[in-house]
Amino acid sequence: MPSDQARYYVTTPIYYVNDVPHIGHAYCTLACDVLARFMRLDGREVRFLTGTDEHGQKVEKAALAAGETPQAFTDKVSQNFRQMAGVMNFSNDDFIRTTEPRHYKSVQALWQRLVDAGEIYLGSYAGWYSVGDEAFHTESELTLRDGKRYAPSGKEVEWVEEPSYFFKLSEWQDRLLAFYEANPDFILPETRKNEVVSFVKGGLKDLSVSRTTFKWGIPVPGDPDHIMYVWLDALTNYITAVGFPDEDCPDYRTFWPANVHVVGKDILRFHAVYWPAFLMAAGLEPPQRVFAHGWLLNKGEKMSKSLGNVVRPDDLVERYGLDQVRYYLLREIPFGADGYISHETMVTRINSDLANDFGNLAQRVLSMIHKNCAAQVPQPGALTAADEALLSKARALHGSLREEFGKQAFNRGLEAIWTVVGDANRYVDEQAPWVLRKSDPERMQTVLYVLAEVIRRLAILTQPVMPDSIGRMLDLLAVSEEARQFSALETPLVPGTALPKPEGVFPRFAEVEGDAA
RNA sequence: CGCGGGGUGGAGCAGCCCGGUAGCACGUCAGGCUCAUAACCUGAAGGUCGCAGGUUCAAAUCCUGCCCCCGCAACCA
Repeated sequence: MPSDQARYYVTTPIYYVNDVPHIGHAYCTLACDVLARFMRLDGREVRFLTGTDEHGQKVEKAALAAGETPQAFTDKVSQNFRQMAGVMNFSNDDFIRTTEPRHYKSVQALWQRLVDAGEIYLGSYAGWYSVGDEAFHTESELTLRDGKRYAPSGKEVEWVEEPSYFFKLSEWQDRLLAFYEANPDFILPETRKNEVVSFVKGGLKDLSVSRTTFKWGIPVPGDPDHIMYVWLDALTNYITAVGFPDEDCPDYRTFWPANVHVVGKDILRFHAVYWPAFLMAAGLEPPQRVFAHGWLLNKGEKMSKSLGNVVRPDDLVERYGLDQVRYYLLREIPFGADGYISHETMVTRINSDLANDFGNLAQRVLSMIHKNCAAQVPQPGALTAADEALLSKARALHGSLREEFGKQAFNRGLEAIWTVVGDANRYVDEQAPWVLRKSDPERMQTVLYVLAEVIRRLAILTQPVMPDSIGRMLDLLAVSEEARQFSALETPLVPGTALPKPEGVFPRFAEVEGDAA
């Protein structure tokens, strides 16, 4: 499907600006960050977008409650999400806000395209509306008590009828199904795809795409009493950021359609049904993929404000370390599935995978080189079958990672890397360079060279997940900045290159008294 | 008949779509090594793969029925 392998456009959802950033937001953006970093290192031109969704009645109310204008309010709170990007070391190229002029222009242009195409009509929306919930409810959801109707939340509903513009979603059912059929990887993981397909097969109703009950949003062109439906507004951010409505601009031509929209499973329907329908109706290309990830469960419970068990990214980073958290989240949980996070599993990953396996591998090898090879990259002799076997496993990783990361299977990719880490540790024991030091120093040099090479490759490929720590590991191998691109994987270490004194990159996590929780 | 996810050695998972020696890592026990971050390597114990039927030469894997757990109001990735 992708006609060019040279570019990569990845997006996070735009986060609702009212929310306090929590680990779930960070998790989603982290996945995108790793994809972006991986693709950049792999030589592709990357655009990585995140941002905030700032319109809607709730924001309007929150601003009012804070005694501020909605604009001033969102200017302030959108900073929370920018700060999260800093804390988590995210490498987004752009940060879009739906209140920006470029976005107004884009959304109104998209609307006009839909109107011109005859996809939008004016009708009226009627139903039971709960002011407290800000939502319409179907008759079947309501309970009747004392002659009054109540929403599932217990709030009273009233019959509301208002004019509204509608998008002819009902006419897109067959074309959407045909699109899913023709693009089997459009929705991942597969179980989510099945859900969406069965939803669409169940029939689609026209979608109300404007509201007249509040003002904080993007007005409908030519009918400013109507504010656009927040999802039409929000989804459009993905094309705004690459220059829409100027379809001829370099950004748009290069980056649209996006390679992947990463979203939470709760908003999959908007991205996998409404969004491609809007785009196709406007004569634009739909994105290539929507990937729905799962929830992080705090010790088995859903995180929520009301339960008070929301985990803040800053807290985790402070306690365990940034790269440790980045690694843990992507290694521990298959992306796409719900997963538990806990102190115990975090410590296990940090100590077993990072400190004992990878960190210690680097440390034991680099220490031997430092002490026995005059702190220089050793000079290899002829390679044995065992040497070649290990090296070829390391060489195969680039391809494996392209495949696994290409389908957002981060845990699989990391698993593949750690398999080679294990192979390398076994190789150290089998070759016993500490014995060779006395019996066959030249062979020892070869063994240590092979190991240094393998570590170099492992490190280069692990950069997207743990940029800082792995950067330090590459410093220890004296690998220059340019030589950290994947294109330099086949450029081996140069014997005789001076190496700095090694120091541990991944410290063990020491349990502090009373800190277990 | 509401929907979805799940039940695999001690906690956690993979395998199930494309049936054919039950795998991973953690923990435990024993041994080895001593280069290294009390790390590394080897071996062992430990599972009737929720239950009951069915299909098959063969089922964790396909089919049927049943049991149990979790989520499905809202904030929210």
